[in-house]
Parts: sequence; structure tokens; C-alpha cells
Amino acid sequence: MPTRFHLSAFLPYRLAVLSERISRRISVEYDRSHGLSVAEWRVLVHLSRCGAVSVRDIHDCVNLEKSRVSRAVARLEQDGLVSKTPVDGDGRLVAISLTATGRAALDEIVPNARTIEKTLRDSVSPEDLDTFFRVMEQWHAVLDRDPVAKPRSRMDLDGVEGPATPGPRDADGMR
Amino acid sequence: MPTRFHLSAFLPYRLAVLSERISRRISVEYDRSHGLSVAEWRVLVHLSRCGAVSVRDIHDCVNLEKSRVSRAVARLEQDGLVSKTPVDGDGRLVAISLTATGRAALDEIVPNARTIEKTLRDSVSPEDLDTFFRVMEQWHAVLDRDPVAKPRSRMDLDGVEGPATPGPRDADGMR
DNA sequence: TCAATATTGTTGCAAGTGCAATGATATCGA
DNA sequence: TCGATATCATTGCACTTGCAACAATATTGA
Repeated sequence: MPTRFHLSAFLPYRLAVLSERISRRISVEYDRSHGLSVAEWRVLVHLSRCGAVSVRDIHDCVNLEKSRVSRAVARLEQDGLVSKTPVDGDGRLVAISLTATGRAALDEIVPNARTIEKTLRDSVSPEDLDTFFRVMEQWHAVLDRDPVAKPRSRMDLDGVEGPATPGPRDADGMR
Repeated sequence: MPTRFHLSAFLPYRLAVLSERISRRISVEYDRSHGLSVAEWRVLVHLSRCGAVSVRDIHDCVNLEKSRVSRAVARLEQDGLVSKTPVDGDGRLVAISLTATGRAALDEIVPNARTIEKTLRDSVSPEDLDTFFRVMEQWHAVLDRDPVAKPRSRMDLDGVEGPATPGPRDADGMR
């Protein structure tokens, strides 16, 4: 039997293609207007919810390698969108927070992002959307059982559609 | 109104996280055993179906930038998994095809990839899976209507679950 | 026919990325 | 108390990536 394998019917490939297409469409909104990368966008969005947090916290919450977070934060600080202040009580930590400029940038971008997402959500029935998310969660669960797969990040486990409180750590997101 | 935006509830982000997690799990199979990248994996798989094809054809079919294809093919040739031969009749084209070694590599990897995909597919009901794919297609359709979004690639349009014939171009995939 | 245009594949370059190593600081345990 | 270990953020390095420019070849249209 020859190895016949149709890439376009391969689930992981299909998911990657759609995901990348949507991500790219969204990135137009924050790249074109503010020159942001995916990493920078995720950092900004996380900060808008969680206030002053550490690199480690961002790394935990937004599925980015910690070096990627570190560099994204450095670029954002360079551009004046975030500020870093040392944390007293723990000399290793850095508290990263939005500046007024950063918040203004988000206020410009977020409505557009929301609009695109709404268009996608509205294009299918609520039941189908529920099913879609249920399947996604099911596949995450499959991967959770797979010792070879990368573990799921904290916020993706307990944060989805959940309360606005940061999670198991301290309320301010540090420590 | 403050810009409150929950990344973990943001559709594009959720999709990206799941997609990347699954892709990484699959990549373990071809990276660990043969040191392949995503691009190289996609090229190999495409070749296994479509025989001798051009860089342009691969670019069209597997959602990879043409320079990425060109470099992936160069690496694969270096490793002896594919061969490049000039096309007589058109001096610009190169016919890329699997070598015996390349086919052997695929024969090792593909069953594992299939197994993982099957585990995912089997973890949800056929109806839910249908719905999932229907929603994916619907979102592609939304993006198809969006002038800012990147157009869908040819094979993703007409090739899904379709016949084994290469598509609108010549049967050998060249020209 | 042949100049203008298009297509194909590759490459230069700047920027981004993952991984491991590093230095600095905190915490733990005898 | 204090050495061993853990945690945090950054950095070095090799590698990948996207984009634009490029050379080579084909195609087109007057």
C-alpha cells in the first residue's frame, strides 16, 4: 500500500490553515495601525485585563515562550506602550503595566478585533458554535492525557469565559 | 468603558492555541525521527500525492510562502529525501519528487500521524465532527468575502475530501 | 520579429524565534 | 545560619521567516 495522504483532509493541517488565516486577518488591525506583532498584541491584551504582572505570569497566560515575552515587552517599552517597574519585596520580578499610550492603542485596536470576531461568531448558529467549542475542549482533553503533548497553559484551563479574577495566584497577578 | 478583553475567550486566540498544540504534537513524530520542520513535512506529504511538481505548485497547495517552499525543498534535497530535475520545455520550472528514501521516511511517519488524527476524530461524535468542519468552512467563507483577508489557496478550496486528481492544472501537476 | 511584460525559483537582509545558558535573587532544609 | 536548590528575567546563538529584489526564462502583442 502506497502512502497516500491528503494534506487538505488532515485535521491538524486544516486547523492550522484556518487559524493562521484568521490570525493574519486580525493582525492586519494591530500591525497596520501600530506595527505590533502577535506577541506584542497578546501581551497588551493580557495587561489590559490583569494590570501589573510579571513576565512569568504573561508567559503562563498567553501561550508565549518566556523569552518571546521578554523581548515583546522590551519592544513595547521601547515604543512607550508599557512600563516596567521593579517589584519591592522580590528583586527578580518586574511589574509590567500599560501606559496611557498603550491603553490608547488598545482602545483603537480592540473594537476592530471584536468586530471581526463577532462577524465570525454571527456567521454560525449558537448551537453550532457551542458544538465547535465543545469539540475544541475535547481535543484539548485528549492532549492533556497525552504525555508527549505540551501541557495546557494555566489560563486556558480555568480562564475561559470565566470570572475576571486573575487566577490561583495573588489578586494582583504578582508573586 | 475600559477596554476589557479576555484573550482566553477570543476566538482567534483559542483557535491558534489549539492548532499550535496539535501541530506541535504531530511534529514530534516527524521532528524526533527525521528532524523535519513543518514546511518539510508538508512538502513531503504533498509530493506523496502529487508526484513531480513545481515549487509554485507546492506553494499553491500547502499554504507555504514560496521562499519557504524553496528552502524546505533545498534542505530535503540535501538530506536526500527529494530530488529536483529540470523540466524540459520550460527552463524556469523544476520538477520535485520523492526519492526512495523520502518515501521510506513518509512510510514511517504517516502511520503515527494518522493514529494521532484518528484519536482526535474518535474522541467526538461524527455529528459533532461534521458540525466542526461545517463551522470551519463557514469561517473560511466569511474570510473569502473579506477583501483584507488573504485569499484561500487552491487546494483548500477544491481538494478537501475530494478525488485524488490533482486539480485544475495538468494531471502531472506541472505546467 | 522582438520589445514589453509575466512567471518561476532563488537569495539578501532584517527581524523574529526556540532553546540553553547566565546572572541575580529567593527559598528551602539541615 | 548558610549552602544547596529553585525561580525570574535576560541574553547569545543558530536558525527560520517574510518580504522584496533578482536573474533566468516564457509569453504576449504590436
